[in-house]
Amino acid sequence: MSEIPKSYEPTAVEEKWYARWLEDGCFVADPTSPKPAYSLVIPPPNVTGVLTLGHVLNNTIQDILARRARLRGHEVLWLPGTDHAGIATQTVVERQLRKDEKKTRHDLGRDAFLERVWQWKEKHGGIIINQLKKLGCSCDWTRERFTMDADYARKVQEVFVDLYAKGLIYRGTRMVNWCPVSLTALSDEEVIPKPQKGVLYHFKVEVVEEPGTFLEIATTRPETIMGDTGVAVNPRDPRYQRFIGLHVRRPLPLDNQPAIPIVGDDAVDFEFGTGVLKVTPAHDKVDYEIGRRHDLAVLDVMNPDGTMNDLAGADFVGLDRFEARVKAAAELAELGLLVKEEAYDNTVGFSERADVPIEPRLSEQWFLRYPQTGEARAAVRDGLIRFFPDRWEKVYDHWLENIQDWCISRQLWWGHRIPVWYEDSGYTPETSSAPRCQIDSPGEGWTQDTDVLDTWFSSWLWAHDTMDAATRAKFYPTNVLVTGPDIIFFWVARMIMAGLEYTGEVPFRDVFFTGIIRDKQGRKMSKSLGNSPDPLDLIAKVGADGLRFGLMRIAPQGQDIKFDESQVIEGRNFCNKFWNACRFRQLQGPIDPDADPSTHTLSIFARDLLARLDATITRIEDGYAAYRFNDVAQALYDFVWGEFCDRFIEVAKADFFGNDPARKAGTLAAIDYTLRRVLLLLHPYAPFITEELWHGLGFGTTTIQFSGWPEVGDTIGDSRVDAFHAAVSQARNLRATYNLPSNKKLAWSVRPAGDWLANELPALKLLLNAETLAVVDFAPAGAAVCVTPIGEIHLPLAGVVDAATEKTRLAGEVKKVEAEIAKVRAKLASETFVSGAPAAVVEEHRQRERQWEERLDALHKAIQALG
RNA sequence: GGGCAGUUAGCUCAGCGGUAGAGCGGCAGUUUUACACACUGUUGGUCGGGGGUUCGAUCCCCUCACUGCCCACCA
Repeated sequence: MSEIPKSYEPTAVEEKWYARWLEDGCFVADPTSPKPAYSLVIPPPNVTGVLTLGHVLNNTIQDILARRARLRGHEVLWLPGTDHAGIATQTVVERQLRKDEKKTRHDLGRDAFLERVWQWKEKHGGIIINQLKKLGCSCDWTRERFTMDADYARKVQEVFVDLYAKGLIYRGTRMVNWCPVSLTALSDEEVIPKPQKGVLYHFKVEVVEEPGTFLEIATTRPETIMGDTGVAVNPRDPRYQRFIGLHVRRPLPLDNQPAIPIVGDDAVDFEFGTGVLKVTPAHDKVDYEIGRRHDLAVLDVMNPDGTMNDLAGADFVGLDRFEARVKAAAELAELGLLVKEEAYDNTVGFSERADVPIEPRLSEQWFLRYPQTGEARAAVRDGLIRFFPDRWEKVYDHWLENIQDWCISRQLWWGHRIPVWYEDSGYTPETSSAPRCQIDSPGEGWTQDTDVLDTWFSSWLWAHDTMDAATRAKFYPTNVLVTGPDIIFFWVARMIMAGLEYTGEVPFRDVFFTGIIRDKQGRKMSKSLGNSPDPLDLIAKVGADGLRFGLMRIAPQGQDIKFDESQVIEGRNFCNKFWNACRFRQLQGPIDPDADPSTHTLSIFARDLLARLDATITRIEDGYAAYRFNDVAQALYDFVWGEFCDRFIEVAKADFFGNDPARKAGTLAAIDYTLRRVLLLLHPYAPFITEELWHGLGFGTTTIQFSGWPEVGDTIGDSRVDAFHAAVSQARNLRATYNLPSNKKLAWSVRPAGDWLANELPALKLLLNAETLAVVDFAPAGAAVCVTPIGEIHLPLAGVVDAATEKTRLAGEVKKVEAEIAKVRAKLASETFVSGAPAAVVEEHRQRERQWEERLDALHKAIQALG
């Protein structure tokens, strides 16, 4: 490549290489490959979704794992796809329909509406996929799947039929979570409890058998009084025991005030409210259970959309449930039965999608009794599947231990239709055949169940039913699943059960749970708050690599991430820094891609660099082993910026500006060797810039992606390098102390503490930005002095500082050193420390004491020398 | 009501038994021939409070206080 530009310009580079990678089929997984397999499946994003920072985090991690595996010689399958997302997608299309054509889905009819959804999917389904490509994701796009693909849909139906045949799927009338906006049942997991500022209404009811005697009831939902078919007290409650078996007069609706029974039930908490509970079996889960235990009637006073029906009485019919609440309280007040209203904070379940309070509702739904729950628990408990961080194991186990049957039917149109058929004549045990559970129609006169399946009922097959037989043979079970902890129940747990049931194996070995990305104030990213930056804007600003690297560096394992744009700017800066380091190397002449530093005589700096590279590789390996991606990023950052650029290159310049060919050759070899490895190590985090530099610097003519993974070498470092840099730092500090600008050329001198320094004088001179650097036996008159581990360094300041001032400054240093010595000596003087602490620790303190003493001695000598 | 996290420099976070760290920000200086998306120097902390274990605790134990998540049928 010709000379590379002064700063890294990501846009063109990213487009060029992504197109090349696709063209060359780099991401395509070959089931016949002899290489060891490494596989993962993407958590399929909603087909209508757009990329969020959460996706960026999640998919960057997956890409890092996939790319690292390729470098390490694995045959990698990263299987992508999208989810049909039943409610979410249907809602979006319905909203559009209402806006554009003022129509509901019922105006179109089922088939025409589904046609519209498919059109919508074709139009918008590709968006998020393209965004993932912009991010650099190395998915095997030839295998892209959709949860409504014909063959996948077939699998979903087969599973339903199978579970039905096994008696695990059943239909029943149950209390379910009903969303009055989406008009469908929801699973327990789709209900989000939210704290609410409500009102606790106290009202009284008259005991029928004892006119004039009233029981007081506390409720948050007076609008359901019309559906009350009983009143319950705790049978052990002495206040109310005697009323059990009697009746009370239900006050509402006004035109229908029947006597309803008082029952005794242990579910009543006599600490709460008045200890008397109104029982509304049709509108509350607990009440429904109490009703069943005592044979109470079920009186549903609401329509599916949350308005009151005619059973609620003339005053209420048609009213929304919240309007009805106010009105019910008002009528109770008029009746003189309302005792008080008090402010009350409680928790109300909200529909995840529609964000309205769910309504417990009795309806006929399909349920699944989960298969393999015990095995699924065991798989994690016994370490067959490992969770990172492992604390999620407890959460997972607790859920499985208390698992409830899953309501899998949804009253939607967009989704997998339930493969159950009813005879059109209508089912009666006498005249009809039973409903049939099968995929294809039994024939004329049979109609399919109108409900569809919960979206997650298809997602839970994702890990295996996205693969054909050959693929599965090579790549299943997958190595790792990367996902957010928010779907541990929705998806992770269910996939484990499905995997065990249908493949006899766990679907993945490791599960890595990412953190949740929040804004600077710690709030969740959301559309309504407008606090969610568009990842594509960020990519335009800092490049895909900058975004990836910046995000990964601040994404600690299992902690939520407070996102701020400055963090990805740091990512960009890092890429640019690395870019320029490579640029600097290029300016020194051609690269040797196979450079072998061991064939050269290396400077102490070059040797130390290689040792630190080894340490960095170890640090990176440890990071990967523990899925600590931020540690890996930090190791790369520290090495590239701190070790390579700040410490090494600056010193190496002395070799390039000097005229020792052997030394220069050794330094170049060390750089080439190091850069090659850094490019490889960095590639999973920053795929584009590394590919560009790989080719640009001449490390290879084929893609970097399959070019191997660095081994840890065995170079021994050199502690003199640390001493050298510490001395430089001290000397620069001296310059600052006397307010001398860093570009001012001065005649420095040094009294070396060791002979080795003679070889490194050019480097020292360069780093001090010295005009000249003389080796002397005594500090020149009128010089400022600093005492360093490599010797005494003098800064000539004749006319700026006199001996007396300098003596005062050094005396200050002496004081500091004496304080340090005092601290260490105090420690060593402690009998308990010397006898109690490990010998190595004590020895460390002794050594520290000696070092400080040497420093003190040198300082005293320097002061003496000043006269 | 249970459970799980977190509380360290102005901000975002590392560290998790032996002299408190990074980045950003702030301050001062530098356009020194890779990089001002940079370099140099520097300023910031009784590591949430209180107990305990230990020769020694930011790190282990107990307890309290906030903050955030998850689970749970308190009307």
